[in-house]
Amino acid sequence: MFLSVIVDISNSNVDKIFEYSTGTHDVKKGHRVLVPFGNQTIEGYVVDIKNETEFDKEKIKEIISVIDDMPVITEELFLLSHEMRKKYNLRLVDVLRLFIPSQMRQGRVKELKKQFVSISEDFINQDPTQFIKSSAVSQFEVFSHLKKEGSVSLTEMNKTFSASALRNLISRGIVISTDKTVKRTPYVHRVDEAKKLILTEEQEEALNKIIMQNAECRMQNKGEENVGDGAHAVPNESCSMTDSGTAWAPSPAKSQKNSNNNSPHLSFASFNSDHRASTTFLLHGVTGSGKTEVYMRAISHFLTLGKTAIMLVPEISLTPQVLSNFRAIFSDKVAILHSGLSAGERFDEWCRLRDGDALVAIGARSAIFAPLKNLGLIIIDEEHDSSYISETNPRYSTLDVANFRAKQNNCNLILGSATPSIESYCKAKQGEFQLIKMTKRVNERQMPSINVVNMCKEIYEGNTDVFSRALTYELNECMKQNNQAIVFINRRGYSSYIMCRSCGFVAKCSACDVSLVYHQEENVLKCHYCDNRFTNLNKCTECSSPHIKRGFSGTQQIAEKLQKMFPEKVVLRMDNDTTQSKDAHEKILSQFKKREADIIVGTQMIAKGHDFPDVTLVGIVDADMSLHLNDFRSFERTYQLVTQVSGRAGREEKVGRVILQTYTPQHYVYKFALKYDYEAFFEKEINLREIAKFPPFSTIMRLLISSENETDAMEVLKEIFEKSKLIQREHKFDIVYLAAMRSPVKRIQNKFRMQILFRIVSNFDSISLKIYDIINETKKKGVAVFSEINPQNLS
DNA sequence: AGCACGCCGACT
DNA sequence: GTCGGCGTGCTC
Repeated sequence: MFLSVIVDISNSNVDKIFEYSTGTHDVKKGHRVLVPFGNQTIEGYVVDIKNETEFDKEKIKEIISVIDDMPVITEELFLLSHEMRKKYNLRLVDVLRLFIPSQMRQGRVKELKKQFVSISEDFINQDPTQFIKSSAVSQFEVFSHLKKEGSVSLTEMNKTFSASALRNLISRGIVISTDKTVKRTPYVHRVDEAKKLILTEEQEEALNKIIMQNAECRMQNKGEENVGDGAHAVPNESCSMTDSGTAWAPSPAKSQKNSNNNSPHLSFASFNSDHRASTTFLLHGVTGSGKTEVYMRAISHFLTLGKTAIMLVPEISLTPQVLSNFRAIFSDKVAILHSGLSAGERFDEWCRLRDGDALVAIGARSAIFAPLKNLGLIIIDEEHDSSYISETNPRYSTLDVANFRAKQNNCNLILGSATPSIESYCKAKQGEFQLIKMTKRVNERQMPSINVVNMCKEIYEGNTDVFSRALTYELNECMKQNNQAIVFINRRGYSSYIMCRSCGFVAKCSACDVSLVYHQEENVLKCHYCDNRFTNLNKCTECSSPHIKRGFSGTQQIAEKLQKMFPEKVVLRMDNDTTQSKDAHEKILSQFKKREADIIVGTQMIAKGHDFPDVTLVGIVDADMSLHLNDFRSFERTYQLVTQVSGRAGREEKVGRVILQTYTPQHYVYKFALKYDYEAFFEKEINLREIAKFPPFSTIMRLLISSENETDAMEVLKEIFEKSKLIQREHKFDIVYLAAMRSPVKRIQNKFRMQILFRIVSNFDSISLKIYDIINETKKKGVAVFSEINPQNLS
């Protein structure tokens, strides 16, 4: 038998199949194996098993050993890996690595074994006086305790009983010790009381739609489905993120010459069924409309059908909170997956999902790869959140992946948001997604009233402070009444830049083309792109003038000001700088929630889904911040941010207030945001997108070229651009925009950055493959080329 | 990723 | 003469 193996080395030179012979080893597809590779030994993924090989049999080596006791990659995930490779031009290893906890590689984690002791069967029903001397009191204690408890861990025993007595009993075979694997469970203490909530009419309706849809599907699929057979969820659906039906080409472009060896070992040819059993719902529910409750009920429903579920939340800070809600309902059937866990915890949670001990996976982006079989439901909460787009190494869109897995499993997908992305909402309007609306907050809470303050007018009338008179007044009132306030400023640090008043010099990072941000706490200038630190300037480095001007206020400065305004109140700060340590997110949030603080100042991370019942005031210091980024999504972002932050204020008896400070109060983003009129905002925005041919009316492809050597980067840029123009000539009507330029941030970490942008309105799949061919054949040492589809930020 | 192989400069 | 620079190519 021969094995097709992908070696665990992330390098395009070895991103192809190597073949080994099985020897006497018992190997299955999906196993990891240890193989000799050149003169080293490395781990590899078995992607196929076959009886014959095209490769020179003389040269084939035998695998050294099998790493896992069972396959770690399921058939479904293999299919997914090929789709992802094709769609995003990724290396197969990079994708496979997403599927298992990173610490599992190179044997860095294994199951935790603990010693347990129990009474031997031969002695359990005997009278202990037969074999324990009456003087050995501790031995009697140990015996009776074990008889009562059965099996107890050694560490537990040693806490209360004599170790020597136990040792004696073990040595005589009366007590036997065994190794048991114990699961390391993260946040064990986090379990909420199961609250039996009564659903609102809207929640009930939403839930019914989701469940009914499934019932209809089951009718259609009668006889085909294999519910309950969790052992293997056999994909039986037409499914493709791009175009399916074609055999997958092993490696784009360059490796064509090797294609005999790497011959297609998987084919999509057999998947041509035409019914759709998987439905995507867009749950558009205002902040506080109780989406989580709907999610939980829906998951419950699918669990009773013998299925499993994945629930994604945008950031780590949210998972513990969601987890405790879920534990209350699903107890130990829930597993959590995110980067904040320890290696052991992560591994164990992953194993529980793989082994079917846990049926619900909760986590951030990467939890979409949870090793669950027989998925019934995938939920993406806060669907619009940019963290669902991976912007490093294997770049992918979680929505694409979710879509694929949903189709594979005939499972439903719920996208939830109070402020859906324009793209998703458009699909819902066109009927591709089923739209479910929840327009009321639970308990009939009112949406907080938003008061837009014109900051130009403030300055005109003599107030140059960062806080408008309205915000100052409301803050005072709020504090006087002993309520809590949230102050939102989407800029961390103390001041955004420092500039010399005499000569206009602005301090910049030595490695990046960005201005430095002053951080008062450490009294340093920080680069927010590479984290380099520089000593603060007392005088200009250019002209020695001592007149240094500070730029816009950031979280540090705002927090400092508030502390001065309210010396007796507790002011917290939550931004990238205060949340570096492991559980910092949770700490700050729970401190605020428990009313140990009165004001919280933060960046967008405070806007995300947290529920603070005693907050009656939200101040948005500078709403325009995200409005003027030269990005087609900047209006959408601003609308989402304003709405999400505002949603944090107010509850039943206290009406929430939002003070929104802006220099462009007439902008339609604010006009619609203050009325909470998403629909109107969408109509306005979608028109602009259509006219300019931005997504969803096109797909943006961005090629990012970076190198420490500017000339090299420029050369590659030119070469790719010239070839791109040829493609554009071929696809006149498909490619509506093509341009090459320096990236807005010209240099990061000493690397010069340039980019090529495409806007493609049709035939994306075939064009992207042509673009990838160009990238893959245009190689130059020291120059990296990445491609991104609909990138979230264009810096 | 590693490592060998190979072809040019400066030294015991 | 040789030691060693890293450019190129290969690993089933």
